[in-house]
Amino acid sequence: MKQSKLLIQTLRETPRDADVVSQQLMMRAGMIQKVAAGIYSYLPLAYRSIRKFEEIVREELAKDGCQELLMPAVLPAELWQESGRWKFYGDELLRFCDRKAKAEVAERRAKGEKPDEREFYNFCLGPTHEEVITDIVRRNVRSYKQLPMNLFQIQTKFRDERRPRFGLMRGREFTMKDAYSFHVDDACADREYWAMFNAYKRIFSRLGVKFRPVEADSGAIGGSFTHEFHVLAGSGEDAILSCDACDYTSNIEKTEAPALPAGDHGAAFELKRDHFCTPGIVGQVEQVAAMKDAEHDGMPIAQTSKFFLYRATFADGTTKLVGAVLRGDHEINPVKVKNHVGAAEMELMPLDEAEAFTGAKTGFMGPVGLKDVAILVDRSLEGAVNLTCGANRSDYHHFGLSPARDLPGCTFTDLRMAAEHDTCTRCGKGHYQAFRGIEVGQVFKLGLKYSTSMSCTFLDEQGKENPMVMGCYGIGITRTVAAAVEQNYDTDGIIWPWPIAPYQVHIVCLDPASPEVSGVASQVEKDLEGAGFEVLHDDREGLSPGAKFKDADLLGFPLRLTVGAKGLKDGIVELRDRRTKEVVKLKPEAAVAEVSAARDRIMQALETAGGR
RNA sequence: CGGGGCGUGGCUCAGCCUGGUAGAGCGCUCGGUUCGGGACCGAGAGGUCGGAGGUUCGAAUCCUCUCGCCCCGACCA
Repeated sequence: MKQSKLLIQTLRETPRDADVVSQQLMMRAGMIQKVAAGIYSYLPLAYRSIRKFEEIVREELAKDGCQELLMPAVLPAELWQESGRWKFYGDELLRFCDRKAKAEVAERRAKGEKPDEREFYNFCLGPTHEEVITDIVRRNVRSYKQLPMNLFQIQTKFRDERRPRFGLMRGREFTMKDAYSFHVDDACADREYWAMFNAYKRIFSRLGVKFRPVEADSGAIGGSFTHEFHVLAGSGEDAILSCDACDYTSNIEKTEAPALPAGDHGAAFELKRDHFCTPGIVGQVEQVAAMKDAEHDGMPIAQTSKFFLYRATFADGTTKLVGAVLRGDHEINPVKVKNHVGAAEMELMPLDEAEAFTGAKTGFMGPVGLKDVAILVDRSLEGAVNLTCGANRSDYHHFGLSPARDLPGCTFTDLRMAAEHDTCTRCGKGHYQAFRGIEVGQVFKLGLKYSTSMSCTFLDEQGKENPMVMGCYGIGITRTVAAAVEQNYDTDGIIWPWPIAPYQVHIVCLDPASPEVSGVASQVEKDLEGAGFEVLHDDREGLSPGAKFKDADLLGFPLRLTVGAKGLKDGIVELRDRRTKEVVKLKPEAAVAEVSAARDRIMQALETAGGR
């Protein structure tokens, strides 16, 4: 491919609204262009990378017998109403009406009514496709003989994110591979889960990025388990903790925190109500210094406690107040609170309501004496005595709190956010190490959620009707490509992993006006393409060598082959590795052999760079 | 949703406070000199100053409204 004919415009300066590396570099390299917030065009180079990654995904899924199909992006409201998600999905589901519904709205208006157009929305853009696939399967699969079945598509999704950002990493429109499997029983679904888990490991290993499968929160669906696949990158939005001794790796939302021994705070004494007067002292660290009495000049932070009031909403619409008590220096993990009570939704009680409920200003609320609140206490406080806590009276704290004694009916459980260096709860030996990750894939056991709500059933060997057990498995295609860039770049530009590089070899012709030089460059291009390599030939005239090198570095193909009059005087061209910057001088006729050798070397290095 | 910022040729930005002929650099076109890490000279093309309304003799500039985009936050009780 001749670069002079390629649709590309590289930018010397970083576009103002690009804030993460992958977005900056891909925009500067002329690979993507923003069309609206969170919506991008993929220009030819980016699209080559995307398609290459799609092919890797297809090849690996084919090994597990998955079948590819394609569902529509525009989905009817009825299916979503049937699963119940039309109501629950919220504003991320972009809804609208077709002409028929619009006509009805217009008719109502003509009659003088004032219809709310939202009531007439009858379509949405698909953010995920459980409903559609379940509908397909229930209409086409009746017998256990047809199961198990795993169906997938690679398709454009739309999620109307509250706040799109980070270019391709959190767009509103994006390409996703979503697979759904259907089974006669749990055991079979579990086998498929691990088959997909292993397929994902193969996929991301082939890509050549550092990644980790990570245990994750499965949310309110319950009972099931799930892994996320994260590409490790400092700019990742997710925090991951990984044991340095065993395999336990999890999203910090999920990571089990070890129960720490209760501190030695002396013999337990009575709860001394309103003991400390600490006017205006709200922060935990400030309390430590401000809690003074005849015997104490300040308080160890591990002897203070903190309190959070949540309102939990359950699937049946009922609500309940939940209070969580933690040691002063610990951080709460709201996901653990939510899962412990089994809530569908949980929000921190709005401050004004909480103040009215407890009768104290922020900073002075506490768990003692609250009515109709389920009290949860972090297990690191089991057995603790002589703690301080808010008095539910502004400017005062109690002293001498013993949760087990003073909070009758409370439950001790794991509530806190695990932290780096905590002892691993799985092996008990290692310690957690912290990473940042970009979530690029997820495997999820769905169970019966959709098959029961949408009556997706099969007849078993006894002729009895059963709901199918389902699993779903996603990979963010465009996000993964961006994540690969996020992990592979330097100050000069992108360093594409070979398997998804838009082109593998960049021939830079320094003297395109010279028939001799451009002739050699074109011959090498032909030779390499003949040998199966993907080549971009920078044949642009009138550019200085420096400008061409800068562009080549920015585009970041793995190998650059420089063809210039200076080298050809000695009969040589130069092959340069983008990552190592090593240069090999060779005769033009040796290009295929040298490029093949370099390819083998690069692929070898990839294999050792992958995740575990 | 709350808070903040920004909208001026394709890109990065100046001009706005203090109203008076729309600018620079990069990119693009043409001509010439260059040519191994973003060369130089000359000549050009290209802009409803996000949009609407208002104030004014006169608005990119002042006022009002609006749209778009970006950032931060939405857990320390």
